[in-house]
Amino acid sequence: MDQRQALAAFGALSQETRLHIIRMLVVSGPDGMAAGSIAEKAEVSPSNVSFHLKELERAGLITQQRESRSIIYTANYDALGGLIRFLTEDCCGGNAEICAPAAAVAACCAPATKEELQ
Amino acid sequence: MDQRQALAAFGALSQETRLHIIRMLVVSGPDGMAAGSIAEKAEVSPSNVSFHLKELERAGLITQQRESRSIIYTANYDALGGLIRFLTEDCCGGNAEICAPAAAVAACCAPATKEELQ
DNA sequence: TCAACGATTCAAGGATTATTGAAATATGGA
DNA sequence: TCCATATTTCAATAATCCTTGAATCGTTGA
Repeated sequence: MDQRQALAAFGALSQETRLHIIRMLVVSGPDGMAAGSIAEKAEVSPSNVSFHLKELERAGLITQQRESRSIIYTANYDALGGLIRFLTEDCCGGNAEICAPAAAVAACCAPATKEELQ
Repeated sequence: MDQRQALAAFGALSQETRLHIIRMLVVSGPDGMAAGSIAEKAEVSPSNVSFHLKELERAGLITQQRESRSIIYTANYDALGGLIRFLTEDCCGGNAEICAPAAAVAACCAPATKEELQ
């Protein structure tokens, strides 16, 4: 994740509807969600959800895949992890104080990393 | 850091000049930088830097403090850590795959956390 | 083939954000 | 007090983003 991608990702996440969509897609996991379901749950019009989905895809945060009549959207875990990484490395450039609490949060939901550290 | 603050922070970081400013302020640490120095280093006009500084302050990512004629801006480490935390917790809501790599990055610049985990 | 479904695209409008330069404010020193 | 410095504020313009509804596209089943 370079700066260009990070800027796009920050922009994508700075809009309420899109942040909502990302949260839903992260929760729904690899199965993803159809555009229509997203629109329904987020309570926005089909064309509006389509606009925001395109924006999120342009930022690399989600991917799409047609499944019969539906188009299924899925969160791009690598991109989201990459964004956290960008923010963390950028902010931690010599300043452990910023990311120490963040590391604690990240560590508690990533047991594999705990083992690596011991 | 609630969603409202996170949205503002993402918006603030989605602009090239502002991301540049944040990076400079994080590096410069608690001493911060005067508005003029920021403008000079970022190669933007005084009034433009003022606009962006106000935006960053509105998002809670920086604080200001007058020092004689200058106004010194400082990165708000808590807010930056809070944003990483928001992103991490939000994305990790049941999905360790996303934040495992992020945790590794965060851990390597926060030795204190390593000890806590052992 | 035709109708229905799920979704996108397009154009228009409104709203927000960014840039610029000129004017204003605050501070410190002669 | 007056001037210079450091910075902000303001108004105007340009650029970008968001929303809406109508039209379009691809897929499936009758």
